[in-house]
Amino acid sequence: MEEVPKHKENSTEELILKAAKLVFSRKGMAGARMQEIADEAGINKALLHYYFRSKENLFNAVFYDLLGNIQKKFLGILNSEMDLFSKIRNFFTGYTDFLQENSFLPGFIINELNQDPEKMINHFRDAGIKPPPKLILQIKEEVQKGNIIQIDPMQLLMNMLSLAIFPVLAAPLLKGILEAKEGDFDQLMEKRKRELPEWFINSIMKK
Amino acid sequence: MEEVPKHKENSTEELILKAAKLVFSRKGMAGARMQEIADEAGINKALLHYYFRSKENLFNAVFYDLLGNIQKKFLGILNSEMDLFSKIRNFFTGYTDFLQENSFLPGFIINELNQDPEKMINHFRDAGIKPPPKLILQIKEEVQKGNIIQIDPMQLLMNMLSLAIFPVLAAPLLKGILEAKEGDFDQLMEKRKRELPEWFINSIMKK
DNA sequence: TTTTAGTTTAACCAACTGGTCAAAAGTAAA
DNA sequence: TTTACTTTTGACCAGTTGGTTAAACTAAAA
Repeated sequence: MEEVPKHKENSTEELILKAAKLVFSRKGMAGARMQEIADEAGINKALLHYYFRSKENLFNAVFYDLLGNIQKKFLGILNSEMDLFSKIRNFFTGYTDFLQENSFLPGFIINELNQDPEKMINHFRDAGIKPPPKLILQIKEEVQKGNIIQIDPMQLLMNMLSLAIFPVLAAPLLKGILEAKEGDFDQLMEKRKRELPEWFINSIMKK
Repeated sequence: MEEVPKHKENSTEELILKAAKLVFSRKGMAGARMQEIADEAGINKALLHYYFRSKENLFNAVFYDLLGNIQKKFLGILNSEMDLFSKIRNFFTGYTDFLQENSFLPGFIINELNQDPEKMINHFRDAGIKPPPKLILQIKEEVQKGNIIQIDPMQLLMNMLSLAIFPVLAAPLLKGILEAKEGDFDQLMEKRKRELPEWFINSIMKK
């Protein structure tokens, strides 16, 4: 019997996970070094193996933590009871915020996806991440009602994901390439967050 | 004085580059093993170092080769003399084809981008890759003429890139997640190639 | 045939990597 | 203080990695 539900504020385990998240996302599974993670956490390397038996274990712990975040934030909105347009607005703003706070996440996933696609797919399956049925249904309904243009729900979903995720994914590069010509990239992204949802909703409305 | 302009059809050097391209794109710089590249090329590991002095050299050779392809294909279309709408259509179909043939490329770039953003940005700068001025100008003109909606050229460009690149980038994952529900993913992508340009053009036309 | 230059190989090496272990240091109840 | 335990550490190890080297092979030139 334990007294408190385990308050893991700044426990060593949390320190390690935080450091690992940082290093894994910068260097990927293959490029990350256990020593670097230990340094980042300010502890001994052997302690990593005391808490998480192997590098792969540590990696999985980090990864599942991140998948949980996606699950909560991403599918939370898309499966909610909101009407379609509010949902789309909420998705773009909420998801953009979430991605900017975890800007390493998409690159991290793409990185590992290249190394072992099957493994990554299974991880997503295990986490129960799938096309949100509620959203798919809503799109079909709105198409049938004639409120939005004739469009395959899956294509619409892919468009939403593309428009929201890619800019964050390629941000460092876009920043380097565009910033010379255009002013501040962050400002560009702020403007995007405001204008993108309205443009997108407009693009699927019937004329 | 050499007789022929160096016909490097199946020379050892070409064999190595081809093998390296394959392995680097699967595993990334850090994950790739010189031995694996040698095996893939069917040669001895020492021979790699005979042709390309180091792993980094080999990596750069592969990378510049790929950047050249992007430069030719991507900026070739966007900087051409075509009118805006033809250009957009050409971009989506041509770029999608190109990406599907080189489906490892985006992931490869994102991967290395995470490891060392500055390095990647400089590579792109050196290769002269930048927002295509011709396209930017055309968009501004069409906005002014009132032919398309009020939109920042840079946002429009980002939308185009997002919609074209992301699905290829995430293809293995989308395939695994969507395929269970929807039929063939490749069929979905074929449909996308046909419908995306028209939907996109429609989305920027004035109502 | 001999020479010469470029190509290919097996064997080797120093540095690094994930992982282990026994012992030390901390902790809290008895 | 003693005991029993968890946490933390430095030293170490076996396997792997990028890279080297000297010798063998190849074929055209002399």
